[in-house]
Amino acid sequence: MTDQLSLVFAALADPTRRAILTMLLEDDMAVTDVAAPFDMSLAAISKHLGVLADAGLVTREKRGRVIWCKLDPDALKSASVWMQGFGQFEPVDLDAFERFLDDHLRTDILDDDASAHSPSPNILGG
Amino acid sequence: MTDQLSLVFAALADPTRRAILTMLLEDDMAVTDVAAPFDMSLAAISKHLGVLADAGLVTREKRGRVIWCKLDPDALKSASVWMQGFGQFEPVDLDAFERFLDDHLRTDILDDDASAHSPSPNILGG
DNA sequence: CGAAAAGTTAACCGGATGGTTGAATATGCC
DNA sequence: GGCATATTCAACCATCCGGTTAACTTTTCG
Repeated sequence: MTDQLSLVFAALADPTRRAILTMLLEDDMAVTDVAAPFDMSLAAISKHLGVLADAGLVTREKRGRVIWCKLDPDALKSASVWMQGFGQFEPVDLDAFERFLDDHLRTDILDDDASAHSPSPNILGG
Repeated sequence: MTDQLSLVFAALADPTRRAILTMLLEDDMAVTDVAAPFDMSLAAISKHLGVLADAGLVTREKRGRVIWCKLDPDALKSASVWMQGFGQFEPVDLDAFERFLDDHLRTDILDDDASAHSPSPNILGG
């Protein structure tokens, strides 16, 4: 199941991961803070974030000993585009989408300009 | 993973199933005909159709010894609504959606004039 | 330095998934 | 009746998934 679209839908097929995405819509968050509201181990959340990152829905950036998680628009766009292509029932305005996300993703937590459009996931030292 | 939305996304997370949905967009089809283009057993396709049906994306209706598969709008709508609620980036026009599907799904099983209003071909996921 | 904090990784477990083959159940047809 | 067609069901298998706990790395700080 290597194709990106399948990864995206599979990532969305879990309520915990959808909740994480919703949380990240508010703000970039550290892994520990992402995990806080959930009744499961930090390791489990770390795995969920890995799934989201593999799908391209989230990127992680290490700063000090904290890893900051942020939404990445690209993958969601691909799912959106598929839905559009499928049913033609969603008049997706991709420009509006970009604008919305730029608006939402412009955060003060990571004010590096490198975060502007770095599609590279897995910056984790590995 | 009982919630409907998870079932829908999980169902969409497979290229074979997305291809099936795309095929069904053209026309209602018998299980055997759905299976024809795929290089896998009929039983496997039957299972896929079961997954799609559990997700509410497809309904099956027996007529004689043939089971006709057709798209069902409701589940897709739920996924669409979630995306809308999530990102607010898709101005989903549900009425247009309904109209589109009514148009597409109104084809009586043996009524083949759905080609009148040609929908643009769409991208197979995967 | 040494301990605490932030995350990942590894090993493990039970249950779901995606596929197979073969038998079973309806239904249609001669 | 009897056979072919259409489809599911059942058993089985390998793999993946979501969770756990324990160990490990990296970074911060007294």
